[in-house]
Amino acid sequence: MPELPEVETTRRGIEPHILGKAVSGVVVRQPKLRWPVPPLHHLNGQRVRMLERRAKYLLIGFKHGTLILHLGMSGSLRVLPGDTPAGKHDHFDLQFGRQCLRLHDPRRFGAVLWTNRPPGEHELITHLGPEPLSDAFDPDYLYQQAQRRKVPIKQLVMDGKVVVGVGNIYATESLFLAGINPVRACNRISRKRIGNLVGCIRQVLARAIEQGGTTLRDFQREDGRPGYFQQELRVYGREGETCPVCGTAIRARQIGQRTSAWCPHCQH
DNA sequence: ACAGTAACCTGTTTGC
DNA sequence: TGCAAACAGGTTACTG
Repeated sequence: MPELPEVETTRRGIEPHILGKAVSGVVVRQPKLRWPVPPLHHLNGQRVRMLERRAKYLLIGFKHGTLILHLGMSGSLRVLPGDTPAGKHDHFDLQFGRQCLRLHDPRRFGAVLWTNRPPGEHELITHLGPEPLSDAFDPDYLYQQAQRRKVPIKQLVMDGKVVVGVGNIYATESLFLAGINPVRACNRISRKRIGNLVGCIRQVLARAIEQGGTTLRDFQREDGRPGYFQQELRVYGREGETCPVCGTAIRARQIGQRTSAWCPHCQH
């Protein structure tokens, strides 16, 4: 589920509900997530000073450190009345007075971690590549990265050390928009086409954020509404259907363990 | 340094 | 209908 647009949608939805508010309780119902959830009772009484996103991580800043949240494959965060009964997969609550921020994650690939250091220095974050919507992600940068390797271009743009936040859905859609075959070796694509791809990734992500992300199955925004970008998916999940541009049947195959869909006529 | 694979978990869909 | 296999938005850890 949650790629960059879904995490950013969540961040924007949650921010007005928790920024400046003091934590009044922490509930860990299931500590076995991607990594064990650490003790967090020291958050009681602490105010939220900032809420940021880095890659697909949500960073909730307090005076003495930062709570790092990741939604994994199936996670979502909701702002709910504090007395809402918890379901089977509601693993973690941060209570703020009569409201609570609740993590729901059936597959438990998500994470709740704590760091006392600047979050950018955390092991999981310090080695990440640039944000795709920042100036650092530009044609020269991606072309340089592409020249160093020879993996399929789809694997390159999904590699968090190259650029963050681009998961299977948005990599698939960006490559369609750029007219590049996802299996093409990344070092055999012209500078011009790589530059175009940078613009396409930006455009797809920005539009998806506008639409509140993509809801395929269970992604929910903080208030329970779905995203709407799935209505604009051109090839992802459409194997066998016709290309919206040329009418050719859309194909799909595994690239680096992930299903990838593309139009064999439009993408080379 | 790089590339490929297995692993972490559960729910839903697909195929026999 | 029932059951097992395959598959799903992510990322790390291990192997060669």
